Amino acid sequence: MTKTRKKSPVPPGRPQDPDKDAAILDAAAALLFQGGPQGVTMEAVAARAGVSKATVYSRHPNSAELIRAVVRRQGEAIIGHFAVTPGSVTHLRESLGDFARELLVFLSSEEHTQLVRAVGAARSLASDSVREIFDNGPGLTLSQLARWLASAAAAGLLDCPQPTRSAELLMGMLSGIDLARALFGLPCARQGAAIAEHADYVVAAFLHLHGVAPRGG
Amino acid sequence: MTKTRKKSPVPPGRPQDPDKDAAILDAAAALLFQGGPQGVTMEAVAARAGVSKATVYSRHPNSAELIRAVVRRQGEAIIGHFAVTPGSVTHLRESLGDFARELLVFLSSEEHTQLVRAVGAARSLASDSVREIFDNGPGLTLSQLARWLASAAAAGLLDCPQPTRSAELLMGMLSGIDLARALFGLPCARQGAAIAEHADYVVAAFLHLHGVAPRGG
DNA sequence: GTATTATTGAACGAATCCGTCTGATAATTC
DNA sequence: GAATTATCAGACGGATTCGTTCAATAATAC
Repeated sequence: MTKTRKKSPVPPGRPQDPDKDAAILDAAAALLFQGGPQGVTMEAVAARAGVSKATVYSRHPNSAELIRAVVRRQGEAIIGHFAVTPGSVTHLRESLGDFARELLVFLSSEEHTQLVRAVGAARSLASDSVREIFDNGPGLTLSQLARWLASAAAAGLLDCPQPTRSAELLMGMLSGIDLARALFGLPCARQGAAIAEHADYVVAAFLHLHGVAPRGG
Repeated sequence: MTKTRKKSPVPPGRPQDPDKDAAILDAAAALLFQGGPQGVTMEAVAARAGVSKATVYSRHPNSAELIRAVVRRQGEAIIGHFAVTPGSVTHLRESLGDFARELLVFLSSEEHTQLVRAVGAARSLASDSVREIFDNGPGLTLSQLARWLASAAAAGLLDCPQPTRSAELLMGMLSGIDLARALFGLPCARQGAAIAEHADYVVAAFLHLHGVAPRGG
């Protein structure tokens, strides 16, 4: 009498083990980063995940789909991190500083390193997923930052006639050489305290470029 | 009587056809960009190059070495293009403008796109070559630009207490979002006339940041 | 308990690619 | 001409991977 709806929320039989889902994706990701797409064979994935090959096939119809799933999962992590906009428009320097630090921390994180590897290794196999990751990652960050700058300019806090270009300059100055380093599989040049220092330096330069007096002015 | 030296400069027998060398590398590159490392099988390369499989093996001992050769060749193109330093230190704006335009043109070139693809696809197979490309490419550009800025600052033409950081800012502002786009396999946002316009804009901003009065001042 | 589904471990045929080899022809030096 | 080397087209054994299948076992709902 309690549950007479069409779709029973709990199907009968043994449920799928969600731990194995994650284990399979972890194993496939590790193999992908280490040996490229050809390293991620179904047998190797199964062995590394401590799982039967049939179980892998029960989740992913073939290795190409498995790799796409890895790229997709790696991309979801970016959406929460990279697509970050500054806070209140009234505290200009503080908001931009927070944004800059957050961006640089993510840029130097292991998550980002793995994302770059995954994208590079699987671009030809998952071009649609890769495009989606860009749109929800760097692309979204850029447009949101540009909109934020436009509203700040409208409030008279900033001289910013070309918000999108300014957003590009800010993001470009922040990443500096580190994006190129990531592209080539090298770790970020800046670590730890140098990140915050660089963020402050860039924000100061950015504000100076846009007609805002130095701190305390 | 003419040639009695140790090494005869012309060995007997049929000489290797240099056209086939290029054809093999072209075919391997195309397959690598299109289908990733697993797409570049010796048979597919031979077929695409219009060459016998034995000929491929006569040049490259196995597919991994062939892929490394592709990466290496693609990287050599960068050395002449990317590692470009500004000219005379006395014509500050003009030299930086030339540098900026040249960098942006290369960034949006097909050569650069293919290099990024090759590096991403084969990073795990040719990590040493990739490192070498970075050192002779973006890394060298950065250090040369920093040294140039230092000498310009020593000549009193520029206020630049941290040449390396300034070089990073300039290169970062120039690439803007386009390096991220290249990383994700997307074409550059700027094309044609917009390239020169962006170069001028960035150079003006850079000079403003470093205490140089606007054009004509 | 029974029914149902997940998972295992292992095996299977099919396909693919590797790297080598052969026998023939082409291009070059002498 | 003879000798030498490059190239071709194709075949070969061996290895690997794919994706499927099977019977047996485990976990859950009823």
